[in-house]
Amino acid sequence: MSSAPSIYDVSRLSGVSTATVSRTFSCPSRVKEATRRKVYEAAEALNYSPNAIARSMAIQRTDKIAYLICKQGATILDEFYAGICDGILHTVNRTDYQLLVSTEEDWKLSGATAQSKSIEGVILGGKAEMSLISEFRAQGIPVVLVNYFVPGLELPSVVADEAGGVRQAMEHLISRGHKRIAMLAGRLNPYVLSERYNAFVAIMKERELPLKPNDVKMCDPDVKSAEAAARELLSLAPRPTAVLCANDVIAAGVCKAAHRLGLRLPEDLAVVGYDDASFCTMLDPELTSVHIDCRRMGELCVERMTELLGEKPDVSEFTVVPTELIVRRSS
Amino acid sequence: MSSAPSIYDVSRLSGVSTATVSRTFSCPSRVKEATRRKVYEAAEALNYSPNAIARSMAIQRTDKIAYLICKQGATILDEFYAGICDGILHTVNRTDYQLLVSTEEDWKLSGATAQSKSIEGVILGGKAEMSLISEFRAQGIPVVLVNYFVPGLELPSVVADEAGGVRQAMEHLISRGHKRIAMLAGRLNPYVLSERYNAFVAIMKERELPLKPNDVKMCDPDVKSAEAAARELLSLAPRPTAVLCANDVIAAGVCKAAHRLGLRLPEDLAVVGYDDASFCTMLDPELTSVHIDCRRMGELCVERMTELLGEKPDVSEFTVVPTELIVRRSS
DNA sequence: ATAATAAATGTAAGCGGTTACATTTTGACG
DNA sequence: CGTCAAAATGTAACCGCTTACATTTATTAT
Repeated sequence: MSSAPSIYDVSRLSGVSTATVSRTFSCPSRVKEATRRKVYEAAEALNYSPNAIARSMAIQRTDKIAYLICKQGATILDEFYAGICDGILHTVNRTDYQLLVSTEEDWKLSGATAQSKSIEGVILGGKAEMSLISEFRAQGIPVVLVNYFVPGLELPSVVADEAGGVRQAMEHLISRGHKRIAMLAGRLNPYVLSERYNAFVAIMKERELPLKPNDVKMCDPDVKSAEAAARELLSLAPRPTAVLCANDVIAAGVCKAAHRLGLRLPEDLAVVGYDDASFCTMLDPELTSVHIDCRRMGELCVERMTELLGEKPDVSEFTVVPTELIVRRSS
Repeated sequence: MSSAPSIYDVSRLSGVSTATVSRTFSCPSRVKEATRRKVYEAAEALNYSPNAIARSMAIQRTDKIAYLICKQGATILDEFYAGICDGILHTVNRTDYQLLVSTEEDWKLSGATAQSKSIEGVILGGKAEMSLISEFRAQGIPVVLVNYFVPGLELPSVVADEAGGVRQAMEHLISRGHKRIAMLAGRLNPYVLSERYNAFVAIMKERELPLKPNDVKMCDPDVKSAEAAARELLSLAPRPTAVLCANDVIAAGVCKAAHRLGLRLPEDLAVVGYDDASFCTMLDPELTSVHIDCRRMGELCVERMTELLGEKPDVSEFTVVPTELIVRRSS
């Protein structure tokens, strides 16, 4: 198979210069209707399609951005960051942008740099290391954070309305008559954790509900740790009648612990998760959870990035995506 | 910020020709030790790193491959295909290859072609449409299938040992004394479904266990459908004592149905899932499932692809990844 | 009709590497 | 030393596209 046809072949066949062919494809309005048609015909006949590499070379831009998942041990398998990735991919796939996906860990291990990967902007998902952020900034590479925020850094961040989500969950529980509400917090990334935790405490205070130090427990975000922590939480006297969990995995742990202790959901204990992971509907009873539109977050990341990459002088620092409480059987 | 230093800058600073600089980076053994050192020094001083775009342009290769998820409505959020993606990414990120991720749907909608995206090879995950496969082949683009196989097409396929997995599950159930074993099959992709189904039937026959037509039911692969189908399965008389499910989501549906019917797991009913999704440990009781090493499958896809892209004349058609039964409380 | 202006097209020089081929340097050997 | 092959390096064309600038063609005003 001979090599692909170039702009030169089209030029010859259509009888116009290469410049005109180029214009026909990159800026059709600048060539006369009749000429344009001739070019299209020739291109069609030759099955020509512009060579993106050569184009990048000529215009000195790659339109390539990266999405790095910055979470200890997490990969694209992490449902939350995969959701964001989905949004990014979906948006990027319908533009001329290209996306490089990796993890912070792989990125550093492979010694990659924005330059070596021809990257023009980077979206960092989760708690990125400061050194990484600084490196990109030093190289003049625009950075967008998602699901994370660093005060004072003036970096655009796309985040979910954490406080709002907690409020929705709490109001739901309170409206169901719960007064002794505990929280099982996990070691999420510092920004997200503090938002959720602070909102919880603030609302308890605001509603003048009793909150003792032991009513909030911390655990690792895996089922085992959550289950163990939940056991302690549920052996408090008087026992909490509802538990707000920092995420769904933790909530699953609470459900298991409750089951072991012979507590019925939601009669004896109401459980609310956070993130609305896909497995919420697989649990029995199905888990009430705060839904986060990850895909939307991903889309917004790309929007912010294109703004940064475009002429827009400065981009708003915060982009907040609303949450929605999905009420199911567990509460 | 001025533009990045080019090979020309390094050439001047180090006092050698651009050709030598180029060789120093792409084939160090071809330049004398002393010269090499000079070049490295100059490069270091200028903070030079080769421009990948220009290189691609010159050598007429992009080293870029694509991974298309070919499953109705599925995205990178589908845990199984995300697992494969993880393996691919991991492998690709530590080579000079680049990866483009998309779905079959997005790919077609955006009118992308291998040429327009500068793709040199494509990995198709799941049941790809024949038209898509043909298109790539017509363009001389190497194709690797994963989790799918088309007889007679002579395309390298990376698949899990489905029959083996079913056997592991069945032997486990049989060793636990089960004789009335039902199967709840879902509309998976045709290759995978038939492998799992045929293996199930074969083993039942082989062990001379009773199998009536109604003992195998088909359902859509979502919890709701599975739960409904499971209800029917569990109302058969005599009732099956074990159910082999085509995947974990279906298994979750079975667990819910059993629970509603007041059946205890595993005493009254044993349930075995397939794929070993992350939520298996979140269910209560935890779900026994056939583990598939998706990441390994992804790695193997890249290996096959590099072989195809390299000189290797013909690549083995089948690459089979072993499965492992993870026994948990549900059986 | 003619000049002035706008629109369309053409010419050719890059973009930053690679590499065939030419030239110079090196080193082994008679 | 001189010869000659091998090794190292240099020269310059090329990869396929864009675009500044030059030139031609069309349009409008006078």
